[in-house]
Amino acid sequence: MLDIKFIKENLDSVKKSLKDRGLTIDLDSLLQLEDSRRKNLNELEGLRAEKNKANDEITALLKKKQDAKSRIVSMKAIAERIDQLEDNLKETEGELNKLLLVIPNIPHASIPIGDATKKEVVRTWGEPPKLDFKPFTHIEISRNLGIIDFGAAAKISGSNFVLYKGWGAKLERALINFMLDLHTKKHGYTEVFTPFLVNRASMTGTGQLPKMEEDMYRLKDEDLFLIPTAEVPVTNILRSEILEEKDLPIYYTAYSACFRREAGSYGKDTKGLIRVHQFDKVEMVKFVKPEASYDELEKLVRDAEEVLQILGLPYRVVVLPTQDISFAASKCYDLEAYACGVDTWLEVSSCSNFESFQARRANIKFRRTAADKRPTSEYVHTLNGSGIALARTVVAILENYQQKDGTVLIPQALRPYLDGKEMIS
RNA sequence: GGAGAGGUCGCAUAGCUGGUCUAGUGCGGCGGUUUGCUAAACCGCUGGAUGGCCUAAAGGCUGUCUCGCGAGUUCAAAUCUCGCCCUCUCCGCCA
Repeated sequence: MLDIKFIKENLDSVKKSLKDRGLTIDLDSLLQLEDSRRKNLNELEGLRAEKNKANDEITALLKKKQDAKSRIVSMKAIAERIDQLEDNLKETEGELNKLLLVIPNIPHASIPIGDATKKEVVRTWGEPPKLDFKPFTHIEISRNLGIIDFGAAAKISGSNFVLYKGWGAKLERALINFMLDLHTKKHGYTEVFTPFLVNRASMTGTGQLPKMEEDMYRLKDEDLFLIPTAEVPVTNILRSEILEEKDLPIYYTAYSACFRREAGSYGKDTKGLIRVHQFDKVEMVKFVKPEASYDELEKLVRDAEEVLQILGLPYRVVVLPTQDISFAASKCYDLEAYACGVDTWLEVSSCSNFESFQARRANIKFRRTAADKRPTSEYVHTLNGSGIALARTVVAILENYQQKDGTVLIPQALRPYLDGKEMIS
C-alpha cells in the first residue's frame, strides 16, 4: 500500500508509474475522497474536544451536587452530530481504503519500462549440456524411470498435480534439505516452518488480497486460504510489530508447499512439471532498514543463484520490466534455469524488493536508536526470493543430467542426501 | 464439537456497584543524584495512530483516537449489553 500523503505530494510521478505498469487508476477521485475525509475529521475532532470538555464540567457539577441538567441537554445535540459525522467518516475511510489496497507499488527507477518483451538479461551462468543425442523431456525421463506418476496424481486430485515416487520422492526431499542447509549454515538465515493455511489479514498484508483472490485456493467453511508461497506466512510473522534497530536485518528461510489455482492459465505450459497446482519451494524472506534494501536485494539474488551453481544448472538472471513485476514489488529479478529437454528457460526464482509496500499493509515497523535522533518509528523494507522453487528445478536436473541410456546422474551436492547414490536408474 | 475462565499502555498485575482513570502499582528500560568503580538507594521520564500551531533547525506546545475487534445503551464506557476473534483449563474426538 502506498501512503496517501505520498500520493498527494507526488501525484505526477505516481500517475506515471501506474502508466508504466500499464494501468489506469483514477487518482483524482481518490484525492477528493481524502480531502473530504480530512474535512470531516477536522470537524469531528473539534466537536469531540467540546464534548470532552463538557463532560468534565458535568462531572464537576455532579460532584459538587449541583444541577447539570441544562448542560446535559445541550450535549445531547452535539452527541447526535458526532454520531452522524462518525458514520460519514467510516464510510469515506472504507471507500478510501478499498481504493488504496488495489494500487500497486511504484516500480524502481532502475528497471526497464514496458511489457515482457523489455525483460533484460543481467548475466548468465554455466553452459547448456552438450549431449550427443536428442534430449528427452522430463516427462519421458520420469516415466521411464518410474519416479513421477502424473496419472495417479490426476486420479487422486485432478489434472496438473504431481505424485513423486521412489527416487523421485527422495530427490524432492533431498533438494529441500540441501537448500535449507545452504541458507541456514552458509547464508545466515533462520529456518522457520509455518502454517500452510492463513487468514485474510495475512493475505492482505503481503498484497495477494484483495486483488488476486481468484488465484487462491480458499476454504469453504472458514475464511482461510492455502498459501501460494511461504512469503505470506513468513512475512506475517512480524505483522503489527515494532522492532528495534539492532534486531535488523532479520533473515528467515522456510520450506513450504505452495498452492496455486492458476486460474485462466490453462493451455499455457501445462505439460508435466512446469505449471502445477501444488509445488514445493524454499523461500527466503528479509526484513531490513530502508537504506539497505537494494544491497540486500543483490545479496538475496546471489543466495538464490548459489543454489543453482552448486547444482550445476545453467541459468540467467533477468530484471523484470514495469509491466511484469508483481503487484507489491518495486524491483524483481527472476532466475531462469535452462532445461535442455523442453529447451526453455524456466523461472525457478523471483527475488523482489517490496520496499515499504508490504510493511505498510502489514504494519511492520522499527525504531531507530536514540543516537539517530529520530524518535518515531518507521516502516521496515521487506524482501523475498525463492531459494528455489522445486518442481521446475527437478525438470532442469532430470533433463540436463540425463544420460544416453535413460539414467540420470545425481548432482554431487545432493548425493549426501541420497544415500551417496550417483545415478537414478 | 461441549463446558468454564480470561484477554488492560514492553512484561506482570489493579480497576470492571458507569463520571478525579488525563488508566494505579511492581518489574524492565531511559535520564539524573550519589560513588574511585560497580551495586544499592533516591528523583524524574516511559507505548501506538493521526491532525493543528510555534521554530532556521534541534525541539516545543496542543487536539483527537487507542484498555482483543466490532456494534449498542448513555450527556458520559476499561467499567453495562450483544456479536466476533484469540488464549488457557477440563471433557469428547483424533494423527
